Amino acid sequence: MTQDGPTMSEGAVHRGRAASSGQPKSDTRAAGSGEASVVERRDEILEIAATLFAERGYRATSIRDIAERAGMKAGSLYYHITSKEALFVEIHDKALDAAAARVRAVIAGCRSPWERLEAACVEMLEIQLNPESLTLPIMNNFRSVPDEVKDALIRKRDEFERIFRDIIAALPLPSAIDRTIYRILLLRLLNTADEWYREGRLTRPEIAAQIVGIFRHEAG
Amino acid sequence: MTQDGPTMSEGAVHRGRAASSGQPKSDTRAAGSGEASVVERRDEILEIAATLFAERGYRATSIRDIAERAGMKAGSLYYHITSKEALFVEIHDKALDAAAARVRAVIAGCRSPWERLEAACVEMLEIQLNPESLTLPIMNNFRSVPDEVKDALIRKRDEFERIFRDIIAALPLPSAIDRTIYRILLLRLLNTADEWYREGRLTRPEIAAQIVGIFRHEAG
DNA sequence: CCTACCGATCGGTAGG
DNA sequence: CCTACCGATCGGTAGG
Repeated sequence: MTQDGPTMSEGAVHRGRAASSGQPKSDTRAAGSGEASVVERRDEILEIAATLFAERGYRATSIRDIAERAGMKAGSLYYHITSKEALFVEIHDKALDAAAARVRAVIAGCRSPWERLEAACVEMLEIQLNPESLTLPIMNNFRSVPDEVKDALIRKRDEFERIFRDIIAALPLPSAIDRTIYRILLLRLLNTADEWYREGRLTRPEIAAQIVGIFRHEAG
Repeated sequence: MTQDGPTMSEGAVHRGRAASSGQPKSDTRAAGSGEASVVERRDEILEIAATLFAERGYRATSIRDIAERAGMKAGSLYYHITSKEALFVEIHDKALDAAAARVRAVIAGCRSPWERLEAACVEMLEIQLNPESLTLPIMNNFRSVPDEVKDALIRKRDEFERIFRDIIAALPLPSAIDRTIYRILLLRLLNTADEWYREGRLTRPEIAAQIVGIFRHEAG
């Protein structure tokens, strides 16, 4: 009953042009003309797919689901993508890049290590819980992802998590606390926020503050 | 590469007879005879299915996978079960009952609230990470479970989590900490331990101690 | 417990 | 971008 029915909310997110991996053919439509370019169409598809993957997971999202929301037939989708797996990897990688940029941006304005941690937590919750920003809610769910793809995803995720490794390295934690599992536990909570978060009682910043409150320990 | 290949470890777990929901027909085989009874066969199937569900999730586990490991054809499985959904619900409920019993047992021997919390954490990690005890590693993954079933699972899980509500209610926490999200965060970590735990560096009790170390805050 | 089969759905392709 | 189709796989049933 919760997260199944089609959601008609597709915000304008990670439309960061500069396509890297190259599915779409040549495209040099004059900007300003009424027609949508091929790469714009492709970006729309990426967003739609991202939404569905986030809602239902990799396996439970069919190529036909994606095609339908994009207003085309399943076969036509293959003009824009090479495979379901490649589509997922591309979405995942772009989402992590966008998330990394956002987190780096907010911690840049902080002075103390604990401030940085809290700002990073707030931003992560925002990313994970805001349906407008399909930046990722994926990040996990690797169980339903085919093994061939999994390694690439994990490598990318480890790269992202380096941001948190650095934040945590600067914290004046008691020596009894192991920073590695500290990081693993914190990231697990942030990355799966969409699974445990209940709307209503507390705001995102309040929850971030609770998390930091729990994880905050000063060295004796 | 990680959790796909068939695992040949099927321990003797939650063989708690006293079958409740009733698939298997009448069965009154003399104990001690060499023949396996119908209910024993059914328990084997439950274990096999539990292992597969835990490894791959609900959707990624096919009825044919389960049948194959049980040494029979897919159709034959339906002599023992009514549906894949019902099978999952039954496994889930039995697993939670077994887990609840184990956690209640270990905390019964503790005197202080923090001792109780740590004992409960150790036991939960043991339950989640020990492949011999397919007591559950499910508990989550509800995303891939059909909506019709989800409600029943959630109700059962909430019942289980009451144990932790009680433990946490007794902790002398600072008033700034919200016990509800404290419980949600802690349970999220324990329940998904199989997803973030890396074998090798730290033992389960050491990790439980780290978790309690992080979550331990005494009221001023 | 098996064989044989059902309708549905999957990711993907050919050929326009 | 579409039609039409592929082989594979799914949960489940009939009829023994």
